[in-house]
Amino acid sequence: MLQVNEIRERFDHACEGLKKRNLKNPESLLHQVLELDDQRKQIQLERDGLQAESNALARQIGQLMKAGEKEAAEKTKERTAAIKSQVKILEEDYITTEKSLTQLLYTIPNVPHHTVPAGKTAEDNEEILQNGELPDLEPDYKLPHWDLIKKYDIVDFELGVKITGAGFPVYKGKGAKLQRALINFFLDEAEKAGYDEVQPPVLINEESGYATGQLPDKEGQMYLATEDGLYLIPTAEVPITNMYRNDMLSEADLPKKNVGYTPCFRREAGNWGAHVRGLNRLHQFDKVEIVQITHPDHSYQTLEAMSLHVQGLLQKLELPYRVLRLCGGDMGFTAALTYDMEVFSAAQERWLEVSSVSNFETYQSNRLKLRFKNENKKTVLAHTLNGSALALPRIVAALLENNQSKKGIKMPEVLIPYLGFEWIS
RNA sequence: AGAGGAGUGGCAGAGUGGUCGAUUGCGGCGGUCUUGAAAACCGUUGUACCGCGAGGUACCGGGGGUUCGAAUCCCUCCUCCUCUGCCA
Repeated sequence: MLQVNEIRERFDHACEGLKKRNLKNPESLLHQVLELDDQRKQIQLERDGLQAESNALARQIGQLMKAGEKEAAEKTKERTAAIKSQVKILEEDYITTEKSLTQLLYTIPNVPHHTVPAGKTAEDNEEILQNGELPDLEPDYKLPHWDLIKKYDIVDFELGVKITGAGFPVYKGKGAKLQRALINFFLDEAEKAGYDEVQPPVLINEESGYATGQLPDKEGQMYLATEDGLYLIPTAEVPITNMYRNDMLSEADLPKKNVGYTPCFRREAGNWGAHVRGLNRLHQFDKVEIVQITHPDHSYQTLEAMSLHVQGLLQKLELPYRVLRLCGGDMGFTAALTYDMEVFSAAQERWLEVSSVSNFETYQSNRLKLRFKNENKKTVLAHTLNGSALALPRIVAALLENNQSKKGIKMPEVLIPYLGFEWIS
């Protein structure tokens, strides 16, 4: 969530930014925030003053008791009773005011970076580069991946339906090996780039969900194990970033770089329709995620580096891709700047999003209470960033479609050591 | 899952109703000494919020309660350890 002090100090900047997200009247929203915060301070001032008085009286009573002056002590007790009931009222006020403030802040998305274009939908995203030639498939070998997986029997949706339901495919044979190869390839590449590998839990508690911003925004999109109140992760971003919740790092610890492979679970309620056939959208899928915790001065440099890392993966996989800078309307609630990487899927003739790399600045760290001591020993919120590197299913879709021919499907060179085969045929 | 024990500052570990935000040791930081280091000695060393400041308030696993006053008593939840049971 946004920092109240930031809103106070850079009110116009915040308003302008939020307008790029198509918020109707950010001024009144942010004014409400400041008013609530002023109220909060006012109440604290009163409450603390009374509490101080009460504490002083309590000490007096103690001394009177010791001195054996019971009557004077009893008299003083009467005075504290009145103060106590007042403090209680003020305390309740304080809590409700603070709660409303937090609730309000939860409804306000992150302020976009100045380079974020205004816009409403994906149409308004800005393409910043495109790389690689779009394959020109022969008409006889231009099958969409959902036909290819049947042809070569490498992914079985019906079997998944039997076991679980729609959107939970079973990968078989070379299909399963391809999954494993991609995961290992992505992890190895991240490790070469200096990321420390972790394997986090795939269930998270409510607190973690709030800290990275999935709650209270996306509860409907996460699977919930009601018996224990735990959510299945929609992305490894949640558990990995939450490793640093409530941490006080030192400047020398930064940057923190982690990579983790996890399955991801998304209910995708209301998201089904055209264009979601086959591997394009699933309830369970595999993803390797990179996360960085950085000094605020370096986070945008880091974002570029992460973007280049992801692009490097796509280049090595020989997939044509483009990079988009998301517009205010299309960007996630918590991000300040997001790059989407899309690969071209040659049979579908569509661009498929395979990665999203974002800088959250202090939006997450404010909730996480993820701070560090800077060189002047001042406590500062760190910046958090994350990106997919990469999500598997659409990569698989593009690899299958783009590399098909009479002989079968040719695997990219970099994967062959991981796969132990060159062709799916 | 059952029985028992325990959760205190970066770590270790005192404190069982009244100047306790908390003794002490280690670690960290600053200094004295030294060519430099070690040792020794001296000082310092939690977080958040409020206040121009002096300073105040809160926090001893989380939440609630008793009391004029709670780290200390009560309730509840969580976590860890030991034993028993079960199990990939």
